Amino acid sequence: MNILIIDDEPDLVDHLRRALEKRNYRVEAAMDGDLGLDAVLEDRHDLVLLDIMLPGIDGFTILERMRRAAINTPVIMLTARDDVSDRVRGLDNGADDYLAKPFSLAELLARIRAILRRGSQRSSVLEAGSLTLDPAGRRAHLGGRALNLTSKEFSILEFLLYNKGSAVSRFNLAEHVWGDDYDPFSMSNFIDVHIKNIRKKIQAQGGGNPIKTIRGVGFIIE
Amino acid sequence: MNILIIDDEPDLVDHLRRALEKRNYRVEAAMDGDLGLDAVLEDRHDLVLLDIMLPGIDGFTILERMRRAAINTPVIMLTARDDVSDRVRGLDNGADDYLAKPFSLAELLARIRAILRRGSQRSSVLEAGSLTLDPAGRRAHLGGRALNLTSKEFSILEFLLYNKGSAVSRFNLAEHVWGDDYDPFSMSNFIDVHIKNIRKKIQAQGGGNPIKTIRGVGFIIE
DNA sequence: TGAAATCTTCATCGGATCTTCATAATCGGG
DNA sequence: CCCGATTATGAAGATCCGATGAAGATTTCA
Repeated sequence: MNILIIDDEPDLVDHLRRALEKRNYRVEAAMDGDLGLDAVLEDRHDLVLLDIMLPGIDGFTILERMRRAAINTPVIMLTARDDVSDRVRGLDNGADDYLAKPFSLAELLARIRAILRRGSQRSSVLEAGSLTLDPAGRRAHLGGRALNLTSKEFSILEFLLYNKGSAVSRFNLAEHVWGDDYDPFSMSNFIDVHIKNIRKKIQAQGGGNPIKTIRGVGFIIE
Repeated sequence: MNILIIDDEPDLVDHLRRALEKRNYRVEAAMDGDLGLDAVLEDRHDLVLLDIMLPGIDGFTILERMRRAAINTPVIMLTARDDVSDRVRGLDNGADDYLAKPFSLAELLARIRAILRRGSQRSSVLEAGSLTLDPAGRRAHLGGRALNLTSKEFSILEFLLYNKGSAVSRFNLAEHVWGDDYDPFSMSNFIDVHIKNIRKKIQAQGGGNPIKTIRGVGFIIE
């Protein structure tokens, strides 16, 4: 899961980053409103923690513009002011939750979980044909028999299945599986290699080839 | 297993703490509603004993807010009032059980066991294959024969069995077995060492290796 | 208190996994 | 039907991660 923090207090950001990364979220941070807006418009985060008072564009404006751009990423607003009118304005503009500073880390974590869970209310098991992924157990099955996938392979398949029916670009895949560690200028074809290995394992168990290539775009599972 | 007690009567809390720790539960206590809410929102307990009448935020509110934050930890409500409407309100808000004070320790223990085992199955013991753990007696058996586990080993196995079928991360395991004492920045591999020792004991009795490693994730028992 | 049991730390090993790279196969537009 | 671009593949190295033995620290219990 990718979380974007837009806040200009270095201490808070550091603190949050450490706490969240410890819990296996991927964290990105923008320290002012303009960078924040840019980041948000890239639309590749699963949650945004948004401060209201920011240098540059303020939090409300970011929220409005992102909703206008049809970006539906959940947003938790953070603010130093415990002001009801702010709260109303934030929620009216499409924030999903609201926390007044100072807030406890525990409460923030709880709300993050609540929001991320809300989005993933789909059935806990992902499937396509005879292929089955259990994200909780990180186990894959192909028609009953266990399919032995490595961690990256699992993550890739998981993301493809999660987006079942729509094409997924290499770039997108890399962002979600590798997060910040991904170098977008990398010329190497490691994703293709992983895809090849996944296909090989699936085919070795007579599963055909559920992963279709879409030339010039990426991959898709129907 | 971590139990959180939210109650403002020092005598009762002391009494419970001693009784529960003797039975190898880890106990944390919060003496008022606000501290209680903070603690509950950290979401690292396996059961909450929650008094209704509290200084600060009352028990019902704590229950509501924790459920709203999607924290599904089982809750046993405690109250001095033997009032049916309280009982209904508590259960409606997602409490799992209810005890009117004064209650007998034996009854509380029984309900705690009932609730903790509810998650996985019905019988009073945790099991996987020929492996059997009795949380009440803290005894383990492997195909009839006793399996001699140390306290930490037992707790680890217990937690793995409690989450049977799901991968359990080292972080998670540490939180639940070591509770507050766990340093999340520790680089040492003591969990792996315990796992190794558990495996060795199980294998010495011909129990195979029920604990699978999921590389990059953690461990799992099916 | 002292010995035994238990828990934690540490260094090292080996294999699984990931990435890189060179080359072959395939596709689609002209 | 050909050419350039894109994708597939095998193999080799690099890196990462878990397993392990042993030793030191701590706790337990007689």
